[in-house]
Amino acid sequence: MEEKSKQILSEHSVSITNPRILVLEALLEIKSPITVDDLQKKLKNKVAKSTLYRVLNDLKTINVLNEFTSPDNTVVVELVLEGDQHHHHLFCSDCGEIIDVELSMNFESLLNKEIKRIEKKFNFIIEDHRVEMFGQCTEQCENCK
Amino acid sequence: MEEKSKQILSEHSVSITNPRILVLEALLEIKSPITVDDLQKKLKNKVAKSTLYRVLNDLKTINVLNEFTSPDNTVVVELVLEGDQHHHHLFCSDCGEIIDVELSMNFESLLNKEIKRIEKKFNFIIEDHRVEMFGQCTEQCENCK
DNA sequence: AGAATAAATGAGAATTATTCTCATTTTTTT
DNA sequence: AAAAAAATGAGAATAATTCTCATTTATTCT
Repeated sequence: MEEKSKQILSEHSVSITNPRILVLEALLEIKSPITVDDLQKKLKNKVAKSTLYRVLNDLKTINVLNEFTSPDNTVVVELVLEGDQHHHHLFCSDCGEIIDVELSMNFESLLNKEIKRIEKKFNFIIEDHRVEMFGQCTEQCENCK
Repeated sequence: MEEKSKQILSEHSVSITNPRILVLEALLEIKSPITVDDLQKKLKNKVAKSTLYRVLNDLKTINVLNEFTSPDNTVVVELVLEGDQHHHHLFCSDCGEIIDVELSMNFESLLNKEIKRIEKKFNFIIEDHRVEMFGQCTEQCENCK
């Protein structure tokens, strides 16, 4: 895990420092979306708050961090590495859980067609897209029981 | 416009007050997504900041306000009335413009199928979804020229 | 319609999330 | 190993949003 973290940093010519390794290790371990607040808790004071934000910005800059917001506008981050499967998100409004979901190739290809149409219609270059789904998990959910 | 605003409020049993009418009128006039900050500017001190936030929360409660965030995590609001066409959003990272886009029925119906699949897979009840597209508008854009 | 009651507003204080500053520490370069 | 460059920690500064409370406005009840 530490090795993987160092590798990510050096691959992107970012200097290898302890806070960066700790943040990456935490994100690698979780491997699912997490709020900044929860990430901070997980790091248990091992990284200063200001440094955590700085490191997250560094990771955004080198394009290994996906950042978005939950339905209540809380910022959520997620490590996305080269080769990771393209996916979307499912949000539970009861427990706040955020689940990675993969949609079918069929769906993605139709979406890409729609995107090409929208690009023409609005004279846009579209680089990225997101599909978000909102609802409630039922009794089976880990957090809600 | 004032009439329409009053109608929206009374239809949802919300008392009719001047700040609420002013905010609704502004949103009706714009009829596209706007940041809270821009909305505030548009209202030019006619509504106190605290009241603006309260009114926006009221409108969320009665389900006529859609709230989401732009790629830089700025909160954006948009009036969504009964009968309005279901739509999605296209964000320009150059000028910040947010455009309403409608996707094809074909696409929406495939998405609904995917959603049903995801509901089963994760034991979820999914109530809503969003498709967001990110890119840059080209020279034709109003704001970017 | 007018008085009484309840709700909403404005102004600014409080809170929260994020960025900034700068002296010190760590990493990289030579 | 020394010098230079970059990153860190702690807390101050900033920005967005909510909260408090005295005053104003809207609604309800004769």
